[in-house]
Amino acid sequence: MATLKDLSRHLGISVTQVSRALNGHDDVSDDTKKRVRKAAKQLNYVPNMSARKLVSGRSGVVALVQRNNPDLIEDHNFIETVTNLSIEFSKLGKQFVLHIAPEDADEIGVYQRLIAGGALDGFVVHEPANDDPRVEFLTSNDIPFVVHGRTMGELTYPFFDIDNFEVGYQLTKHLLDRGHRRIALINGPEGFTYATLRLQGYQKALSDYGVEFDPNLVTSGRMTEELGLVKTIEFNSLSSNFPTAIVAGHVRIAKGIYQAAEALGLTIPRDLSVVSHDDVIPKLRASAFYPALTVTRSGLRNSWEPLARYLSQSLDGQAVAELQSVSSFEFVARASTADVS
Amino acid sequence: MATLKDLSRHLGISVTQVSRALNGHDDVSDDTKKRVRKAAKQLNYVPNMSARKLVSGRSGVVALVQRNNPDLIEDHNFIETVTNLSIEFSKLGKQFVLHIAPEDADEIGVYQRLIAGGALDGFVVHEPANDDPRVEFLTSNDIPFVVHGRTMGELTYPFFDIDNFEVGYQLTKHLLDRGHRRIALINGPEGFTYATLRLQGYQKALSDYGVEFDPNLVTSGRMTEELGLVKTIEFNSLSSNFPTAIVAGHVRIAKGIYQAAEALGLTIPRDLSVVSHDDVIPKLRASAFYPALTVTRSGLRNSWEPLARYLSQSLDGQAVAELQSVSSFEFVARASTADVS
DNA sequence: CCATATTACCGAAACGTTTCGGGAGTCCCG
DNA sequence: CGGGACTCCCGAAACGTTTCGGTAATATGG
Repeated sequence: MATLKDLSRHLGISVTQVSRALNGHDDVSDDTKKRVRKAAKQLNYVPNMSARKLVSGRSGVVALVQRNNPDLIEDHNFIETVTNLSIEFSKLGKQFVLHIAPEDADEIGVYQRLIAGGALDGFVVHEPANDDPRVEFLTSNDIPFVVHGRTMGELTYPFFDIDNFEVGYQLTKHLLDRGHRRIALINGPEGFTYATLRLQGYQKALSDYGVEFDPNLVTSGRMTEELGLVKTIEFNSLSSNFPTAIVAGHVRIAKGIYQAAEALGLTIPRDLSVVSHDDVIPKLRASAFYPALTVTRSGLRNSWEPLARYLSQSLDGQAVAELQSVSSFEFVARASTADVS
Repeated sequence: MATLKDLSRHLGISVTQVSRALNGHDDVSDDTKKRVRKAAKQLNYVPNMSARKLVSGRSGVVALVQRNNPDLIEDHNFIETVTNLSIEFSKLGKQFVLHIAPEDADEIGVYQRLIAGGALDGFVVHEPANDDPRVEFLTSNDIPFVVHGRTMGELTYPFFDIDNFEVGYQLTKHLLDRGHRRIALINGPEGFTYATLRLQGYQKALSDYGVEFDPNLVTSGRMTEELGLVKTIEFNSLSSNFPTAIVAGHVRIAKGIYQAAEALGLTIPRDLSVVSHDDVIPKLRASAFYPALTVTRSGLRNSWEPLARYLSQSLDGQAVAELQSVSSFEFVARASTADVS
């Protein structure tokens, strides 16, 4: 394994200049730079990360810490996040380590131990809660991190999120515009920011149209087909109150709603209108529903690149203000909604 | 962040002794060891990995490299491997990095670059092909690695596998013992060692019973429900030849076979016997099939711990011979097989 | 009491990189 | 021709750890 010293000897140039040449400093002549680069390639030189990080205090490694749970392996969101972040960080020349903490672990302690050894530069936090202890801890200890989503508190850290309040608002408004007044919401798990914001958007739309909020029409849970199926059937069992429309937090939930409608002998959209948010998952296309599903669309796949970049830039000292975005979405009206009869 | 020097100053002891005390060398008095450990805890000392690795040449990081492909995110096997290896390596105090290489990448080049920087100590290779170029490359470059499964060639490296030849043999023999003679095999993808070995076991059993091998009864592909469904229906379309029994390479394939039987109006086991290998996947229990599925059972979940340990021990210089195992399995006869009528 | 082990310790070097402070040579301008 | 600016280069120190070689003090045995 070639080192700087080898290059130095080979070229008859000081180690200093070799280092500076490779790092593109401007007190090295272009000619020398070229020679050094050529020799580096020729001798198959690759910088030693440990040495570099020892002096710089950086390791070039970032991590995502996830507490283990029995459903983790089935959790599509998690898998998607991990594989794509791995890809993006590879592109940025960073190592991405996935650290699965035991189910009963003190999660904060895990962060602490990982950062202390200097083995890690920063973290990706995903699925933040409204008031997330990890964000709290990382912030107050000045540990670099980026959040996929955001918390409800002050936003003093880099993050990438979509406008979930507006998602909730637009989906509900669309139904209100078509005359619906008994509109249910099957939301993501309580306590997570995205779900909270969508609920708030939903409520705001109702209140803007003078419709009273009915807590019986709102429910939440892990965003699976089963949830949509079960909750729709439960709505039906309080029969006097069955909604004329349902807002789903995820296409998978909508899928379950369709199944329930089938089982209950209801026709979409004649008997029940359905709208949903759509993360654009390859194997679950809203346009392929029958009838095609009306959605707010915002590809999850567009978030990985900025997410990785934000963390990287944050490590390079870029100001937080430039590393925050609330991305917008498209509204796509399809065949799953009708005017209320 | 406390360093050895800080501890040294604080205790009035040389840096050398502090280092040796913490690493449990035996030329440090027990008393000193105790004092040092206490102080270390008190000052919240965590060794700096980069410094340690700079001198030792080791980074404490291992990786799994996977070429990206469109189905990757849906690939249960892969997900299961990644999450569990992450857990096991965490337990061993190693960082596990998942490196997803672009679909068109030169995979060998990726290994080369990762190892060269000294950022990585070793690799986990999974789903090896019969004659795997990665294994070839890593072996000939003396790069430490462990294989989940094995190759068909000489086994000069650490690996953990199950006896797939015997799996194929036992499943087929069970059917032969019950009088079946037209036995089909729906196998994993060609070219992968586990599939090759199972095929060989299947063929050996046939030949031991004097049954001629019929290539039309053997097929293979990605181990999904669809594969089982499609292939069973295809067998049916060459109707004169429809098998009386099928050996499936995976419970998921068996699931598809059950669906096909349903669609074709066949009753298991009266019209068709089915056996399968079972990796013991939580969400897909062979015992919960109707009728319950006869299997060779060998929990995939038992392989992660040895796999991680083997790599770790290999890095510590342990002899390869002690780091290889071909684990056995259980044969569980259930209700999906009957004597041929 | 001398020689030899044994125990407990220490200074210095080494790992490969970046960076700080400085210095020699050349060019331009007054 | 003197002096400032610019260009290109270099030696040495530093990052935090492990390890090599050595040393002093104490114990052991004849």
